[in-house]
Amino acid sequence: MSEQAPLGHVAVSLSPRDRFVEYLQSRGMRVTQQRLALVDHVFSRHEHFDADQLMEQLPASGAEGHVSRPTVYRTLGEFVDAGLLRKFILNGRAVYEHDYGYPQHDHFHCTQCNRLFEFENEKLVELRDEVAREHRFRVAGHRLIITGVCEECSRASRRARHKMNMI
Amino acid sequence: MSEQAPLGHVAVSLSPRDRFVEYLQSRGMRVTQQRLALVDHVFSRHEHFDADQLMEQLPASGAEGHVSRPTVYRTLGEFVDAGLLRKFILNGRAVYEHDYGYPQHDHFHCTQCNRLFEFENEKLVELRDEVAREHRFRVAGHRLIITGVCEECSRASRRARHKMNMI
DNA sequence: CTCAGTGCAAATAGTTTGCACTGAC
DNA sequence: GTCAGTGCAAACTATTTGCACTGAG
Repeated sequence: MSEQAPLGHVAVSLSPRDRFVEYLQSRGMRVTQQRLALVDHVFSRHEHFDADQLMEQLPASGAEGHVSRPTVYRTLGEFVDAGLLRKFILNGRAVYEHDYGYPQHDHFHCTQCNRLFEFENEKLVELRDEVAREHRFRVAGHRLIITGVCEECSRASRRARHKMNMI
Repeated sequence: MSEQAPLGHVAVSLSPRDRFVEYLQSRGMRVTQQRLALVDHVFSRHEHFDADQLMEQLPASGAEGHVSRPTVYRTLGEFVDAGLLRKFILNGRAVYEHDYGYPQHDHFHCTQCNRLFEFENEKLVELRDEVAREHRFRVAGHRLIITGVCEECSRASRRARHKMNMI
């Protein structure tokens, strides 16, 4: 299993930037330098990130392309509304990942190394819809996080136990 | 579908209170009035609740059985460690529910009325384990929340649309 | 009698907001 | 030119912590 394993991507007609511009214009919102800088930056790399990590990666205060913290938060919310990003909470902080042009998937969360791993499973969605139908619940989406220990950490701790003669 | 639908319960040999006392003693932690008051209160009703709701339900400051806010937070954490409660985050705040003596289940979250509904599905756990096995991930547990609109809200909005002639 | 647990007040952390300025339209 | 968006500083909210006191063992 590899972290952030590429899952391929869904064919989309517009780049995230163009999609976002379209979204802004359709709502009479303005296409600002900050919004463009953020959409470009966020979609230049496919990783999970939180607001702090994003701030660190951005050009320093005063430099071209810098964006203030409040604007980062406001814009991340806009990305979520626009369907560009998915947000979820991990250890009490908001974590974001690409949604637009990216297939529906779920996550393993390794409690040892705290990394997130993506996986896709068709049957899961079918089962979800079946269960929802039985309960007459109209599904909009779902959030599944499987917690446990990833292969790597699993091996590491087995090795450690062996080395220490603890079995 | 009914909110907080009782799912029956798993046979357990000890009451939550006794289970908690056992947990405390096995770790050399003290059995205090506050901890007993909280375990009794929390397991006297089967509902989802957050720290604020719990504080409100507790006897007022000065009265018998009152517990301060920091202690409530500390003790809720102990309940989770002891396996008595499950904690999860909803709209940025911690929500708790009974875990001890209660079957594994998942949730529907209605985004309209903000209520939580429980459901049980055997096949879901099987599928989870199967997927984890494929990815060599050692499962400790999972968290699944299906978001959407519950039957009641669904009907209410259909009625409203009809009434307003908006199709 | 000792030290873990408690309550208080204050700190913390992530996020949000009010407001005056700026730049997109 | 107008008003939505921005940056700053300050507010906010849920939760956590330092510390002196209290009570469980």
